[in-house]
Amino acid sequence: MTVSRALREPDAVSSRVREKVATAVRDLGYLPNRFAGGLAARRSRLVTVIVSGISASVYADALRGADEVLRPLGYEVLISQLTETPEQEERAVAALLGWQPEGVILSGIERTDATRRMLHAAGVPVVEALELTDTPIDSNVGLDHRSAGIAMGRHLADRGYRRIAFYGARLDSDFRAFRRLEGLRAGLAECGLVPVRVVCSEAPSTPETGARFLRELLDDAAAPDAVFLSNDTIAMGALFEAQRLGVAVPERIAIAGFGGSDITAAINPPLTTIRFARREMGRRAALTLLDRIERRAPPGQRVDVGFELLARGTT
Amino acid sequence: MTVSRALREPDAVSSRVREKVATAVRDLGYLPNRFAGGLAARRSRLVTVIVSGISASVYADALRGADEVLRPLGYEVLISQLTETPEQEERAVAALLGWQPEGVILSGIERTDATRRMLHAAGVPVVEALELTDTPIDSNVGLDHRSAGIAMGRHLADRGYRRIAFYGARLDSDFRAFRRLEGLRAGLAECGLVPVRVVCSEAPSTPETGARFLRELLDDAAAPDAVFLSNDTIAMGALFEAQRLGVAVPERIAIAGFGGSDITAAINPPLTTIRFARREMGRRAALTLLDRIERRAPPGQRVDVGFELLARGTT
DNA sequence: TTGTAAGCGTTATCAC
DNA sequence: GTGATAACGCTTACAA
Repeated sequence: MTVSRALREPDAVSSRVREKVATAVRDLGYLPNRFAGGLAARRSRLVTVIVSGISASVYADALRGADEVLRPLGYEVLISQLTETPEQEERAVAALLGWQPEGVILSGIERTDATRRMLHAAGVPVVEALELTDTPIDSNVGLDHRSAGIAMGRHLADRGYRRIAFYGARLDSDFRAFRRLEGLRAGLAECGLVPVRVVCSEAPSTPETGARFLRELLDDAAAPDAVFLSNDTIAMGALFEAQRLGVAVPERIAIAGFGGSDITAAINPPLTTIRFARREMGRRAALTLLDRIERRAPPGQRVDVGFELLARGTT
Repeated sequence: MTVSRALREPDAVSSRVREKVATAVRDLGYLPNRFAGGLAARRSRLVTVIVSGISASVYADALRGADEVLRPLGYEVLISQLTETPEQEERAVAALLGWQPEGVILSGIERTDATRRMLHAAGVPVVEALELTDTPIDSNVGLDHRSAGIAMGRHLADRGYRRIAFYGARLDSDFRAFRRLEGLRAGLAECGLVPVRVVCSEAPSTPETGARFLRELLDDAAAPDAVFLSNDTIAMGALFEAQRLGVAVPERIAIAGFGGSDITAAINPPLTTIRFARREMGRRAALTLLDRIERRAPPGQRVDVGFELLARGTT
């Protein structure tokens, strides 16, 4: 018991004991068993993150932000990736809940009722990140993808484009893209416009898919003069393909993406896109979760991290 | 006890009991406490991964590969990122070892003696991934970065470049880049060449850094005709800057990167780079670790995942 | 096939 | 400031 105290609250023991313990710990290479500690203390110091259907760079940045906040406070971040669908996520939640996490961060807002029930039953604070919703399980940090779509609709209309198309990849798992599409429709509607073509594909989010989209677009009977793609990867794929085909961007066809990765600013012309603070979103998600874990805040927290439309050379 | 059995080895109990348990589990929303289970069974079903100084896409892909292998076998993957230096890694290892992992995957081979000692003392199987070494702690999965550098040196020399430069970003934490530089020197030496300029910067790995490198290069008294950059991000930054400045690539200056991300194939001209199987590397690391955990293999396993030089338009 | 007993390595609690 | 004791929720080992 004295050792346990010396390790966790050194000030509560005499300096003699403190040093004796420190020496023994060093000599023995002692490392506390977190399973025993967690069991006895009834707290895990564990936060689980379940990442579904988002690109590597988004989740890596967001995770980094979350980790920065949580680790210094003694929390460990347990990650489950690879959940492309709400059903896969459900299994991941069931597995991770066994680790008695003190808090859970989930990506997106799309999940099964069973997942919701499990989370409620476990009584764990939950933060749903990446996208705002009116009906969060608990708390919510992200941006309003519909607003982002509206902003893009207005931008394209403002720049004088009239025959606007939407092309999306991986729309079987990127539910947020649908909301941006919805927003695009709303933004265009303000100017009396309607998308001339909407393509929702399940193709992978690769530059090749973007290239294919561009070729389809050029052949399209609707003859679009601008296209909003569901993310930067396919948007860049489309842009580079246009350049290969000698199609002038934005004169012949304007191209816009979503994500705001660094590389979009570096290419020629730089890509018009929508950026949001990924790392900051991770940080805010972690901070909000901590507020909930430590009962400093009631359920229902909502943090809008906003977004920024970067109007650049491709539109 | 019967419940425990019904859950872990359903075949060992009667179907009557099995169903009664299943019903109760459902009704109560029971989830086994992994802390209690781990403590009693003296096994954690946990594998920890410590990621140091690599880009988001590399580690995301590799992690995905590892997760694919481990999760179906009931292992959980606990990740610690954010260790840029061996000292940070040392702290991460100390913290994670408390979770009694059954295996540990580390990125790279650069670490402190204290880290090595802790790992040895813990008696955990260890896989060092990403880079091959002759002195692994336990087992090793990756590629030989020196060979990759040699391949690039030969390639550039073969294509007739004679005034070859190396520019590296983040070389305070990307130790593998040094080995590629070493390889480049060796590869060039075969043809009686020596790099005309070697720049090892601690600047961040961003396209802007690449752009700055290119401008420096053009002003360089050594007048390089080709440059091997330490990764694709800065290589693309350099390429795009060259295009903005109207500098012909590869005629005036050839550009090569390292990494082999998808986007390098999509740009114009496509970037010469070196690709390795990231996801496969993660899978192999996990499989090797499993072999060690389950004592199917002795320490000292070594898996070379190889690499591929993609000779493309920028050289 | 089911159940009993002991103990995993720590921490909460309370007495000294 | 220190230490004894009783959990924590499971699994191993063994008995019935």
